[in-house]
Amino acid sequence: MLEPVMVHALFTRVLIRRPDLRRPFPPRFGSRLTGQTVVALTRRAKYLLAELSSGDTLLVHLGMSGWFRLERGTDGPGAGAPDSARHDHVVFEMSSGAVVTFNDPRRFGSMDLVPRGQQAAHPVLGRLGPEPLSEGFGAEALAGACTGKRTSLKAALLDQRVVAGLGNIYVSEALHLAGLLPRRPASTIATSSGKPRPAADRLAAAIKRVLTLAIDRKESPDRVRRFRVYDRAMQPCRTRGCGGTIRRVTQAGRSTFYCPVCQR
DNA sequence: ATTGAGACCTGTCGGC
DNA sequence: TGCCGACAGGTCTCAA
Repeated sequence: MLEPVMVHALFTRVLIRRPDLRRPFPPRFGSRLTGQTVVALTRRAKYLLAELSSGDTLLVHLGMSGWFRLERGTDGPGAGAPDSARHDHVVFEMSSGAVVTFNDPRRFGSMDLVPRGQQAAHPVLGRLGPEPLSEGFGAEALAGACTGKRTSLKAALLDQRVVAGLGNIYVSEALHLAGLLPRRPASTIATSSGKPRPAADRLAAAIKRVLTLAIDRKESPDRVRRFRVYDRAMQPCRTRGCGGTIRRVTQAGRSTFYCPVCQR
């Protein structure tokens, strides 16, 4: 949706309506964007990347509540709900005539500018693990990343260096589909005698399946969320013939949901 | 170095 | 009806 109005267009004006989001904006943020053409728009993990003609890359994280609103010039800001304009933090006016507004009530989002050629050195970007739906991610990569890890499977999957892009909800979902307990040490699925264990196979496959389903669902007309375990404490497990009851525990300050019967 | 807990922020929800 | 505290999420910082 942003691609048609941003790629090959340039920033004619950038309005920054507060000093920061989750973090301060980079120095001279607006002036470094203004006049630059967007060469390409891509995604890496939970980040949106806009490659600029200057060689810099605009890095955007939507956090929890961030989103872009697209308007076609003329109709001024805040058209519609006057209430939400309160959280319009950044406005991009593009040469295509589009006005792209970043709105984020909780301000967990962030924006940064990565200089030309510095991506690999970026403290976050440079250390991200493989994309879960890519060829580069599978049982082998997962088992390898878990080797020697003393932490839990839950924490390991949440670690963006192990696999990039999983959040709290889909970690619970994937572990349930794979039949693995969240508290189980990550090292128990690690590579053993040169080969990944069966558990790593199941978990890698489960991650791919859960994400694919989530994407399909987002694109389908009925947007019914139907989680396997997330937010289903005290409700029956949906695994065929299981009969277990979903439990909720806290790990690393985050809720984890699992079935004590079919997850080992 | 690795790991875990706390902080950040605000809309929503349950309880009184 | 209205108020208030608890809670949710993804990093990042700090400390063990």
